[in-house]
Amino acid sequence: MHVSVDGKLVALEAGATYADLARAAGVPDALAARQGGQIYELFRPVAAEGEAELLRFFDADGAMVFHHTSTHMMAQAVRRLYPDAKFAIGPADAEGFFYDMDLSHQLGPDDFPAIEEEMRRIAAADYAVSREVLPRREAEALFAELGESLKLEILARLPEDAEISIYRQGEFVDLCRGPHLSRTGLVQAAKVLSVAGAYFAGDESRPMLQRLYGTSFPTKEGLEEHLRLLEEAKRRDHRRLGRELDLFTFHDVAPGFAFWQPAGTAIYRELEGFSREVQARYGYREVMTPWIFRPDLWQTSGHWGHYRENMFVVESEDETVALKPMNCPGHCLLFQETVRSYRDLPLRIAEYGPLSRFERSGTLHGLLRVRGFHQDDAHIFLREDQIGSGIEEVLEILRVIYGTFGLQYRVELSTRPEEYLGERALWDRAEGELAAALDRAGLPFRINEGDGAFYGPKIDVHVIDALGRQWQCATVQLDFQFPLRFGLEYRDQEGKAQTPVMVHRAIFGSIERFLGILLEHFAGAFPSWLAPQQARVLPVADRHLEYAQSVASELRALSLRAEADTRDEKLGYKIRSAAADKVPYLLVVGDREAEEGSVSVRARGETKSTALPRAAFAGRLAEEVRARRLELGAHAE
RNA sequence: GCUGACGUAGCUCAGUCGGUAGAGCACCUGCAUGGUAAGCAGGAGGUCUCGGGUUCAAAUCCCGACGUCAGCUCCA
Repeated sequence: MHVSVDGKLVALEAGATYADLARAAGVPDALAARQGGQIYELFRPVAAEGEAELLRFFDADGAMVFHHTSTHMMAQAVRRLYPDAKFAIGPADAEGFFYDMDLSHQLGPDDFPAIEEEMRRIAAADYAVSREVLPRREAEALFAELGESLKLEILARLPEDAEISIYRQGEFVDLCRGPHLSRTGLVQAAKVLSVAGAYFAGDESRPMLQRLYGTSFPTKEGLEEHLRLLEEAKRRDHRRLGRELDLFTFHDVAPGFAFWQPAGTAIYRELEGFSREVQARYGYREVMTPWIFRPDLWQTSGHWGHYRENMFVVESEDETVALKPMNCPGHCLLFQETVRSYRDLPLRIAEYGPLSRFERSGTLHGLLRVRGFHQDDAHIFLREDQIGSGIEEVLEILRVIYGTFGLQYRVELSTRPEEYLGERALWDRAEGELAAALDRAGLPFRINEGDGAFYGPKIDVHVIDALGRQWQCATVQLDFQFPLRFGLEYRDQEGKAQTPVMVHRAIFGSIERFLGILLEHFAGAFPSWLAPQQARVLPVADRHLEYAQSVASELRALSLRAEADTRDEKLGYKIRSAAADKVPYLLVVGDREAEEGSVSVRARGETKSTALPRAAFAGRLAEEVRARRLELGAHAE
């Protein structure tokens, strides 16, 4: 038989395995093979003639197979050390793996070295991995005998006609769909990373299992490189950078609410100002509405029935009131305050006010998940014939704003959830309108079934940061429900009452969260327009203090954020300190500069400096900030 | 909320067997007046998260609360 690999035709004898294929094709580091969309172990016979693909560790699917066997090895190690361990599921992806297990011993970091050591033994033994397909009865008998009660449950949940396969390596046997490596000896470097709780099948009502996380590589060097990347992510953690750069802090007495230091507030206000500027260009008008309302409003909006567990409810003068988690109901009231004409539409109303949402204590996470935050929120009231253009306009704003940060993004369309308001037909139409607008904007999207808001479907946007991680930020929601519930209307050409359609949208999403994401994306080294301090003047000796102050105040007169470092320290110390603060431009001033009225500019990340007349530098920096340039260039010749 | 770990100076952390607390950085003072990533010396700074308990004695052991972290569940 003939199989082609990478366009190369390979002749094989009947009954040959994928290992034979790998040998014949000259791919010694193949881990598994893919053919007809399915992944096979190397020890399995070639399924068909035609094209096949040999998977190696640097293919995402190859790494997944590698990690899958690794997680079995981890389970095998745990079983040897703790014979009472029962296993649930042990999935893998390209990054690593975990295994959910139940055992009487509470695992902790102190136990990891022993588990890793045992995994090394399993690798050294180089067990062959084998696969068997069993009738359901026999599989049940096998796992019953092994006391694997969780495996029995999983078995019982498998569909009637499922093929039931088990894998063995040495004394270890596992119910598993595969695919796997052919030998345990390939896993030369493995690390147990952490342990955390996880519910069996995600069911909160069940006792919690222990989930053991790990990762593995074919070589020690690969593992070390990966551990370095984890360190890098830790170094960029916005909570750490927020503290180091004095941007914001949290306090025990206000969990989920940030204290914004002056430096953090400066960035926050820049983001807000940027949003205002762009939105004003598109005809948005900003409003301010109350942040505490009586329940009547929440009843009308439906929040009382669908969102109450996420709201802060307060007693006040014998009545119950609630803090707003969203602006939409307030904006509906505001719309209603005036008689509206079709000429007023689309009416774009923006608000940056405070929102409060009750989040369960275990879910809080720095700025990325808080209880008190602000959105760059807006509601657009439209005629039905304006839906398409309205959504497209929002997608354009999205492009403008994300483009300014150099952020890539990915789009999802979230459809009707199980708990929803209104009629199905309206939902279907709304979903269709959103999909059509995305198509027209040329944005490919994924459907996220059942993840819409209770009042309408939404477009969710995930930004991709410098480390390739994805974060949900923008949301665009089309809503036919609120206008009906609030009885909103406008007069058409004939003077007849019509119901408008509403679009809920936020581009940053939560400004707090967006700032946290930017902080990690830029690793704290913000472009100059966002930097809390845009330039710092460093006097060489104290006879230059006065000149340094005058340079700084000239910059401040141009609305630039600049300070002089007047501390009684040497220049090297101040340079180092400014580098730690990630200030974009350092302006060194000594005898020479004071005499010529110049500054010696050193840009962040560079060691060379450039002498410039102070007015020239000020003008260039002001222009760079005005244009919101991503790269530092105000010092260039 | 659930499971587990953790909570010591502003920050990062040490503190052995239970015997009343320590380092580096930061801060303040003095000397040094300096030219591109840490000058030298000194000083101040603590209700060891909080509340109970055990003990002659608790940062240390036990219980509870709160917070943080890793996840789960939920979400901007």
